[in-house]
Amino acid sequence: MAEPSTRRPDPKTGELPNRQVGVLLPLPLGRTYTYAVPEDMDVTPGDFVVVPLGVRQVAGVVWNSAPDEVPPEKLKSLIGPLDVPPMANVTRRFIEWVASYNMASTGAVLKMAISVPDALKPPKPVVAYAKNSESPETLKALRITASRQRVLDEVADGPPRPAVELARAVGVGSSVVKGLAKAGALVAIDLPPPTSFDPPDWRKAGPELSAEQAEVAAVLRQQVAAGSYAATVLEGVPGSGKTEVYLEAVSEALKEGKQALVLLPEIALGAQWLERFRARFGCAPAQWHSDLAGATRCKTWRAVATGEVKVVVGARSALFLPFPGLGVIIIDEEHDPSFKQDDGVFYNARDMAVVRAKLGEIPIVLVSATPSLETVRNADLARYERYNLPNRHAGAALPDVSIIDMRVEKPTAGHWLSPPMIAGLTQTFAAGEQALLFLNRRGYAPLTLCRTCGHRLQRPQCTAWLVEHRLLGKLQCHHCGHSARLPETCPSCEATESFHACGPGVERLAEEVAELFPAITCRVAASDTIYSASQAKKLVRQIEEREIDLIIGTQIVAKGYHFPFLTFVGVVDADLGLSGGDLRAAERTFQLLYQVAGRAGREQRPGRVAVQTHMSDHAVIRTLAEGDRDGFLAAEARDREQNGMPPFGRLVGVILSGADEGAVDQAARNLNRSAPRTGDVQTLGPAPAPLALLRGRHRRRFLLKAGRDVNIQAHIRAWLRATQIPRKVRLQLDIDPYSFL
DNA sequence: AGCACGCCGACT
DNA sequence: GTCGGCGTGCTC
Repeated sequence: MAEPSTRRPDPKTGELPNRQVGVLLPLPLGRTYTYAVPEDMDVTPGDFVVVPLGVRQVAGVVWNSAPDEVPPEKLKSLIGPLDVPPMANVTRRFIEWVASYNMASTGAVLKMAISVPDALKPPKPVVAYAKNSESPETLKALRITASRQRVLDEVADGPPRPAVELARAVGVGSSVVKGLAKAGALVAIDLPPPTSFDPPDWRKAGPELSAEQAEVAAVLRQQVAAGSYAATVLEGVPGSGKTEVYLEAVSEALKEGKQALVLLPEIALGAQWLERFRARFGCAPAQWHSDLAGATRCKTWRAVATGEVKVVVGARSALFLPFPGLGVIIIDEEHDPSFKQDDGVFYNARDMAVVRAKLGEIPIVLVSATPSLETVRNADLARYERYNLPNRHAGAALPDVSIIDMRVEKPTAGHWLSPPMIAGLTQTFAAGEQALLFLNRRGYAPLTLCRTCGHRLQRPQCTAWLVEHRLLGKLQCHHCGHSARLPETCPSCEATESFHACGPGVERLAEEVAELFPAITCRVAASDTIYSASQAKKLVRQIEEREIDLIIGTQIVAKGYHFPFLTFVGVVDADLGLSGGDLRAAERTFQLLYQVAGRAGREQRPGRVAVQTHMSDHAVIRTLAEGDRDGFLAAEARDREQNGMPPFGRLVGVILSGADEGAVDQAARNLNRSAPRTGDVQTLGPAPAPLALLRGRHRRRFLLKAGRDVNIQAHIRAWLRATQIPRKVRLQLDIDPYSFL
């Protein structure tokens, strides 16, 4: 709709003024560009348009109708509108908020929101073929083969159908159909693109809920129906039925004709989750994640924009989909660090989702068995409501946790499983039950070195060690994704047969298990062996059907699975991650161990968990053994508060990187010199980043530390204004960082 | 992010 | 003499 005030004819000349609008482009520009609107065009903020930019044409979004002044010689006109539903006002305000909070350009955030440029083009119609009844004479000249006859018989009765479908129906190749069309015996008809998303059926009866579940479900339903902002923490031990409860909120949104968004940490591994959704609503939800194929991605984006898709389940990037009528957001596994994006635009999807809910005036539910300290703090401050489902469904009990002190129970040389751990496995297999060994280390060994000269397998572009993956026969850098064959000889001294693997990875553990239990079937589950949804599905099925006795897995097995015959979980190295300099190491380890322990004994059989550690008196290990989660959180909170760390204080990571080490150092020195000494923000650094060299780029870090009430963004803006950083040095800002590498 | 423009090394 | 490397700056 045009805004009448700007289109009123000039009273003297009677001419329409040349109306201008601000257009935001999906480029890291930071502000809108001003374009003239042609006389015969009508645009409103939110409309998708094509504009000229230099020599190219770019799709953008009309952002405002009172744009910045631009020198008349630079002003160009809009080319035209795009056939896409306009971007909702809430979405636009959300994009601006995310950009400003995370100190990214608005255009870069818009780019995340229109992540599928092809989706902006009108959808391709489906080409279907029907019998050409108008020209029987061409049929006479046509050579009728048996295949062709079958196709002609098939189209004689029935609606027009796509070539592939038609060909498959009669068992011929699609080229036969295309050939007939070319010869004029069939005509091509454009069908409107099919709606390929089933509507979830909210009328379908849900599962029977316990009194506790029903109580929380009613609260959530009421919140969705009320259609106002509310943030709720839904807490409960693994197996307490949190999913069933929040699906009631989704059901209510559907009933109200609104959309629902469920964010999960690892969508590719949500096979069981999708099954539960299907059981509840009769069809699969639309999915959104980074490795979605082109056409599906396109279709999904459009169907979300038109409102055809009602429920999206996805990874963090799904938060930026152009929902026209979002009614509720669920963040499942709210504590999971993968909600934090650590490249491109840095943001925390969990935190941004709360903002999205606030702007959209809708409820949000934060779900976890082990809520993050941030979320617990917000609940304590009464910003979030908090509900707890204390009991395991169907009476299953939380497993017994026994601590194995590795200083006492030593494995034999070159082995990693202690006698009590081996005994636990033996017992489990003897009872015909399944076991899980958890080790959060991919590959064969974390470090490989040359026995002759001591050279560590590394490459010049990265500081990190190369990890040997024997199953793939490769060496990998886990930080940059580099992968190469294992060399025959030592790259440094050229000795042969001299490599020595240090420490265990999941693959090496599998070797040890094969020695100990030659008769059992074992599978390694890590992100490089279970890399797709179908792989995960297959693994889940094999476990459910008891084709596998033992799973050796990294953190990918810790999440949300439910295996009825799994009764024993062995944590091979609970100390991993406790020793690093990461501020959330203890919290993360506790969450991971608690989650993985929750895999044991989810049905009638009681579960047992054995934890190998060298630090049996560490708070994390003690509270895990006692199942004292609240005690752990309280101790951790005290510690963070004393040190002014999140969630009590706030951190910002500043990363400088570039190929030219001297230039990076120089920029770091300049930046350090101009750092404001205000007292309420501490500037720590610059220091070489732990990954001082990544993909050939040298890296230096600052860490800013401030109180919760400091406007850190304003502080940083002032700081950066005072310093010139050369172009070849990149500066990245990581607000509320999770990674310190 | 692209893309053009511009200024220095190895080639037909 | 030119082809092309990528450093620098601009795009309404």
